[in-house]
Amino acid sequence: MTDLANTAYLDALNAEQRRAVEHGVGKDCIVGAPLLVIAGAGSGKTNTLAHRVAHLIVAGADPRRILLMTFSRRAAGEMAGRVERIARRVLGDRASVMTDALNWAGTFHGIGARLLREFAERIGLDPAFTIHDRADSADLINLVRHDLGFSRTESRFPTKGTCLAIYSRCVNAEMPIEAVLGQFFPWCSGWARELKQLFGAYVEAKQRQNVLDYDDLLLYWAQMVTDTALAEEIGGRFDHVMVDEYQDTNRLQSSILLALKPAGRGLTVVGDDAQSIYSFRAATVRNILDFPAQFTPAAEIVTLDRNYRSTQPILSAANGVISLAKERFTKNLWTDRTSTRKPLLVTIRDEADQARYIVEQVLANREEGALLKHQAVLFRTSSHSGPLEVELTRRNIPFVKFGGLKFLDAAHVKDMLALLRFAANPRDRVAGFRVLHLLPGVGPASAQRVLDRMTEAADPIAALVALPAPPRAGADWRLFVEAIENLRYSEWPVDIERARLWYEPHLDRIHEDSEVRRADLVQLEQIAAGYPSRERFLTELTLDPPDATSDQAGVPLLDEDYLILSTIHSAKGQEWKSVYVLNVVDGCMPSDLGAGTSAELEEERRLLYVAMTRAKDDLHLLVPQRFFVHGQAAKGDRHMYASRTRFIPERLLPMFERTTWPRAAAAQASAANRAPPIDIGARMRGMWR
DNA sequence: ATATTAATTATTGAT
DNA sequence: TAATTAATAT
Repeated sequence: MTDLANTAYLDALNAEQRRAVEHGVGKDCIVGAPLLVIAGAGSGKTNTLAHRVAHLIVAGADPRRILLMTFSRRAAGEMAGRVERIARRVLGDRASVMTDALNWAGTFHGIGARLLREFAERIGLDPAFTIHDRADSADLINLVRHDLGFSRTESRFPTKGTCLAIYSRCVNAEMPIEAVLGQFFPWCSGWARELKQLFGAYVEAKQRQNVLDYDDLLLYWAQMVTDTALAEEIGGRFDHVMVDEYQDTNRLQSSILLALKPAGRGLTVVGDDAQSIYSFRAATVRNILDFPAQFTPAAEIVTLDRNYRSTQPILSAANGVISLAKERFTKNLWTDRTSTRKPLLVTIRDEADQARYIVEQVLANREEGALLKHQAVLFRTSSHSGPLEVELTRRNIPFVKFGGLKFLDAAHVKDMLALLRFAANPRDRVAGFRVLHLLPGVGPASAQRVLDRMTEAADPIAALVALPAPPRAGADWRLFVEAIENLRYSEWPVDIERARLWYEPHLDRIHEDSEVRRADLVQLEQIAAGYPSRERFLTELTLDPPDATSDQAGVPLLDEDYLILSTIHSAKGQEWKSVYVLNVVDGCMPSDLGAGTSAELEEERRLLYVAMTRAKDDLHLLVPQRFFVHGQAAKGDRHMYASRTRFIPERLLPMFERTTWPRAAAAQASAANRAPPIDIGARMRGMWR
């Protein structure tokens, strides 16, 4: 049912966008040669990709046979929504049926989890596997490290977090351990042999316990498709495979892609080499640069360099910053959105004034009709927004923060999830350990014994029921066993309520502030109600934790207005009318920690570029002259005198308008206002001491 | 098994 | 410095 007669919906696209959308779509055939779309910031990338998907569907592609991989689940959801809106214009009511069938949209990890569950039995995996998040994986590595006796070595063995980071880098970058150590962890080079042994034992432990970590979701998938038959079967399911944000994928991911579509037919990748900011996750910009030459004939390249987002002065400044990068980039963005307002480079005394400046500007903007939601404050690291959060709370300005500490990291939330996970997969030792520890009178020794018995048994839960209570666990033991038994058979989402009822007494006992924490559990229950099954809930929550926190206890209502606070990393793909970037000083941007190697430095530069290109109309770069740094190696916390970031050297200054705040006169006045009144009483008391 | 103390490090970004 | 981890005492 090819229906290419009416393609009016493509008229709004520019020539290059249209080329990307129509590539390979013809009368007789809609599966084309491989395509690389280099899409600059604000060039309508998401829109173009959505149009391509919609166009394929209109042209007769089966949406169930389209695999769409995005960077986050949120991005996948947005994409699906857009595809439907576009398709609706052509297909009318049929559109929702078609786009509902677009159900292979998600992150690499999410799709991997789904495929692995489906193919589990054929690759010797138990389909009931549970997924460990970063912290769980680190805990398991720690257990293994202990078993191997590495916790008591002469000089200290790398910590669990470092071990996991090394392991993860080896897997994702497909690099041997020696190379990883030499390049990224030189201070651990002496431990190569032990680390190898540790990783071997870690892998065995995961397999025994039937758990997968994040990396396994990709690794097992990659291994699965090294089998030609399986690769053909899985690759053959999809006529079209599309990957968004390709500059932030790693070697392992590109291996998977290549195995699925060795000839590249039906393959589309989209990205921007200038926005590659995830190398700490082993992403490599080489993936996108090397993509075309992997195929014969080479992949077609479409470059989108027209920016629809920012005004010309903002774009010029951003182009200026990125033009100083070591590597030559493939394009320069242009726009016809003129404006006389250059981006502001604001010199400010300290972080407290920085917060006040933002409040003043944000409120002034709002007076002029710009919603808080259309303004965003961006920063390099999550902790930089601390003083601002205080000021916003004091002034009663609602905000939502993206990035940084997660809801799921809270101990009590993890406890609940551990219980559910343990019920789902009784061989999961990390979950079991955590849950058993909650019982009074049960420490590491008893927990270990219980888990050992369960591991030996064919039916771990039956073994648990039959087990005698540990010596000092009183009545709590029976309640615990009953809870686990009940969870085994109960229907979702009753599970989570039962789990909470069991957990609450322990919560009260363990935590002073159990009232506050209880509210989180209620929220968890609400989130859970949105998932169709316990397995889906656990899997998807681990893969895609809620990524915002706010000053309010719960998630803010969507119709309310609130200011956006976000790390630059979490701001990827977004745009706002006004953007404020905090701490544009050396030491923050680039971060002291990221200024080591030249490659790291280049990534920091791209980070600033990403931040600047989020702005549509107004851009403020804030340069506090003095800022607070946390415990430097030498002598603890201290104020540092900072200077403007090295990414905006003298020669770029003409592209900015420079101001100071507060203005001199105002500064004196406000200083006088802020000074505490003279405390005569204290003087009088002091006279007698 | 748990509470307390001493010692040692890492410190960013997030599926 | 704050936070984690190991060692020791109760």
